[in-house]
Amino acid sequence: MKISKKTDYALRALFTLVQQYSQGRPISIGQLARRNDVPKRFLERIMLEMKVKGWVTSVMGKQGGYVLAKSPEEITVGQVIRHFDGVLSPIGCVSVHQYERCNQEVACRFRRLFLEVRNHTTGLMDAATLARVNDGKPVQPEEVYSMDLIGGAGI
Amino acid sequence: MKISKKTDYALRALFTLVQQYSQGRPISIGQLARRNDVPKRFLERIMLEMKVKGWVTSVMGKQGGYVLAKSPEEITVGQVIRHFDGVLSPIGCVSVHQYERCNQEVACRFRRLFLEVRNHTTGLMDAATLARVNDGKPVQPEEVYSMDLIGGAGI
DNA sequence: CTATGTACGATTCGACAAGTCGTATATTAA
DNA sequence: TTAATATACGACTTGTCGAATCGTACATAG
Repeated sequence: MKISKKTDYALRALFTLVQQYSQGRPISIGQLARRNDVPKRFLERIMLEMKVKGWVTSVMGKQGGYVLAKSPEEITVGQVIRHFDGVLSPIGCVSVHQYERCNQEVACRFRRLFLEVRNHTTGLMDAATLARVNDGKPVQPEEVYSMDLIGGAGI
Repeated sequence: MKISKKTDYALRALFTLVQQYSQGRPISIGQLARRNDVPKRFLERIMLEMKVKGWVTSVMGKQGGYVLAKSPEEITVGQVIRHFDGVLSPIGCVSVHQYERCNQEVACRFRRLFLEVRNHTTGLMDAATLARVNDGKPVQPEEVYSMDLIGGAGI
């Protein structure tokens, strides 16, 4: 159920670019890697993918680096996850873009549950533009533990 | 973001056992495998794990098989996923049981988003007892496509 | 012309999902 | 008591994928 490191790293880099967006000056991979604690050569691959996607552009040569290619309102976290991790759905039989047929569907009971999870998750992820997320407050440590431990469920 | 086949298969088997629960007669792995379209030898492994967990019990010998060891109200889908897939959280830094520190936390913006997803997902999963899920209606094909295609987002 | 960048294919490395095999052990019906 | 039908369980296979590294080519500002 976890997102990949690649997605994680991509998002870190993107948010750094968002914060740099107003200045218009490119920021090098070396900087991006150091600031976000990401292996440089690995980030290189990731930035390349994002360039192909049209989310960032690069400036070559000395003083070069990367710049956001779209405004932060036009890129959503959902798009990023779908590109790097493939699917948002918890199970293939409730996926729209990567639907996998399952011959148990007619009688399947737990499918509805996963469908609800999928709907809520995609709703949040697709509404989460870089701009909107960047304007939010960071999470406080207590918040991570707040809800679940009461029910005893956790994770 | 997807659950594993193991979890999928485990749930299929569990719901079959739920439906058999009133009769009290064990059902063999062969039957379970055939009814749910799961490789028999693989299901064997899975049932064994669930036995250790205390969710099912086995009766050896001829006429033997598996029976639900608890009432369907006492087992949740959340428990099953956590056991086979490890975590429900989309990212380590918002997990209670498998928290992973990340030195970006103070400034991290997208953490809140994943926290919200986690809270909603665990809420649904932990409220989903086998009994409750089994009483629900199967999903209609249209429902899978209902929400997302309107927004153009999908998956 | 060199220091500092990105571009990009090839490759490694380990972990894990998914599944198979062989054989031991238990129980019951004939 | 034995054949048939079960589970028990460790060992093994196989393929895929995440995560990352390497080498080298190319671009450009100063």
